[in-house]
Amino acid sequence: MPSVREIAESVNVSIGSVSRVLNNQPHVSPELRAKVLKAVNELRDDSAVGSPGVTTSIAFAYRGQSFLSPYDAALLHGIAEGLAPTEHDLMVVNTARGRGLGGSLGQTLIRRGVAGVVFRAATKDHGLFSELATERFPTVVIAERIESEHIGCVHFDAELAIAQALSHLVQQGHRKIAIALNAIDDYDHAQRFAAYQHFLAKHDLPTDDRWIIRSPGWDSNGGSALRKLMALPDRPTAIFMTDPGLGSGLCIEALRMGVRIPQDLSVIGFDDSEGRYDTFPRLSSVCQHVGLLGETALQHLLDVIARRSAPREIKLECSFEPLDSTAAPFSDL
Amino acid sequence: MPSVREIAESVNVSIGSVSRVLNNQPHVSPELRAKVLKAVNELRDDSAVGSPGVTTSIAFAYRGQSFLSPYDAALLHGIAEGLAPTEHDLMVVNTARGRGLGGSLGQTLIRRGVAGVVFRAATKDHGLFSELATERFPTVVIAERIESEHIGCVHFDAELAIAQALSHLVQQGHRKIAIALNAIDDYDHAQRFAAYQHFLAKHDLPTDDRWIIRSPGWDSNGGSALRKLMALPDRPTAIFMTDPGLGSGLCIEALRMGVRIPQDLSVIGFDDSEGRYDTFPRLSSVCQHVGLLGETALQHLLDVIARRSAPREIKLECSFEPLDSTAAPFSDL
DNA sequence: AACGATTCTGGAACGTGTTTCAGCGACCGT
DNA sequence: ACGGTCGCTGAAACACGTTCCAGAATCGTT
Repeated sequence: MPSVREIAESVNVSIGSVSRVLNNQPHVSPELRAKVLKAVNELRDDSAVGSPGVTTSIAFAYRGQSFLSPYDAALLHGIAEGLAPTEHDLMVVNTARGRGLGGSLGQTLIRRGVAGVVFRAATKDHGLFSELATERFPTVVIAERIESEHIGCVHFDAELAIAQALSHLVQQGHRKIAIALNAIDDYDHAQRFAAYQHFLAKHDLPTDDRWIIRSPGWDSNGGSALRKLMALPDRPTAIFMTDPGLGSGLCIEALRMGVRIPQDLSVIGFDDSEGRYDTFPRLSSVCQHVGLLGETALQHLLDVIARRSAPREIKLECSFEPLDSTAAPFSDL
Repeated sequence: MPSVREIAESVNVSIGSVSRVLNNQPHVSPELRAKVLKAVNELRDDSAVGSPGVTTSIAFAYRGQSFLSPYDAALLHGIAEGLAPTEHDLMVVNTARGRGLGGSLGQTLIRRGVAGVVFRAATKDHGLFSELATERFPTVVIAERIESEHIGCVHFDAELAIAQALSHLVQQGHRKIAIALNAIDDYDHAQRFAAYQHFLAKHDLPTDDRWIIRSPGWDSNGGSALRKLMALPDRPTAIFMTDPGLGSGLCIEALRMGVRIPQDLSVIGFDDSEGRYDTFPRLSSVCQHVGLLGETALQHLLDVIARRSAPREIKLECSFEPLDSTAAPFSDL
């Protein structure tokens, strides 16, 4: 972090003015403020941030509620694991909270000795992202695609694995395949739905709007999806659950209703962690290694901080693991 | 945090010496070091730590791997929730990592602007606890009983809820009740086993060493417990699973083996979160609200920091929630 | 046009923690 | 007993960021 005097000298202002800018105090003209902030970013480029022996922090930023889902837990775990061999601390920041005294997120973080931030994208935080981008604050966003060349992002590419999973169904004889979607409208879920639609179109499989089941809000109970599905007159023989919670909820409801999986219905689940082994039957699942996602994001952030790499987009592949919840459709026997 | 000059004046040493002590530099005699550290703690008592408007951090300390279990996720969530309305940041510290330059944990934390620490007790960290106690560093330990009067602790008292759960079984006609234990030997698990033994002794119920099933290591699979149980010649009619993972594992294995719950076996589970609703059947469970545990610990820590309260022991009650996994034993019909 | 109020800015002073350096004293071998 | 070495300590110097204050510039009003 450059000193106030360095900054003051480089733009020919007084140290007092620099201090005022950095503390978001009033009585500073916008021009001077911009000039100083620009110099801060340029000088940070020249100073040796992330040099060994210096303990700075890495921030994990999220918005609103988090940590409760296995997804977030695994994410944080991956980040903490990656951080263990380094000299960095981990600071957890909730962006929904007010950041005292105003000021941009980047400036606030710099003030607290944070060298970079891993951002868990939830709802639309793009205002914050562009702010961080203009400030050149080292940022890596998780589970979202970011266009900016100054912000890194790491996300899963599930298209291939989903195609494998659906091919698996088709090879067993399925043609009518439903999909259950969580109501969250983030990048990941949109991608999963697009991959499903793309596969169906490519293989000339029948589609039906009633086969697209959106679960309300945060209700992770896939039971309602199953009930809706079984009530259909010409019902599909397989369903793809695009969220871990939906899959386990469906399995429970199937046991209650007496629907046998996979004899009466083939199911493909989605798994963040090891949940696919804790259902009955074990769900054939599209799996993503969330811990690896966290570690990869952190590693990229450390590279960006140390200037070993420019911020870029990193895709992680998902995998399809067939287990016990898929079989040939009953009607074909 | 008192200034170097304040400390220097209070013990009649030079500011340079104080600075050296606080930075764990060499060339300081043990006597002087002790004298200065003592003064630091005394003066911290007089200064207004935790005053409004000042953003300091609260640390969450853990050892080794964490965050993966729902328990730890809920804990962290509770702490983050409690922290949201305050001006504090959350710093996550892994105590298994070396703390650069040596120095005690308390000193290291003070250096980073941490006002207090919530400690997730895992294996025996009592050396660290006593260190923090002698330094009078605001500390609250979770899920462990600490004798020190300078360290707060918050833990569950499951005895009453376990007695209710076992009474529930006895009222339904059960007398032969087994127990499955996780191999972890921490305070909580020891308490659960003690409560089980105490209840059996008090109600003149039969005991058998073969009914005490300890699962190996970190294997959360309760399936092996079920297999061991069903292989017994004169097997119990009910089992108490003292860990969430064991309970869900048992349900899965029961479905595989064709053991009907509760017709063939009554099961009482243990739940940290909402997992009891995600099994088939839903497990009648002894429940502890881990999020509340985290929030309570944080609140107590904030009180200790602000000197509204002395560090003390806080017990949280568990509750028993009967669901679908308990019924009268088959043999009695 | 003159005046006052307001906003902005630079310089100096201040408080902070760190570092340097010289002096003191103890210890040790000769 | 002496001289040397080494560890320890305090005073001063230093680097840093913040705050105060006075002067300059701007604007609106009279």
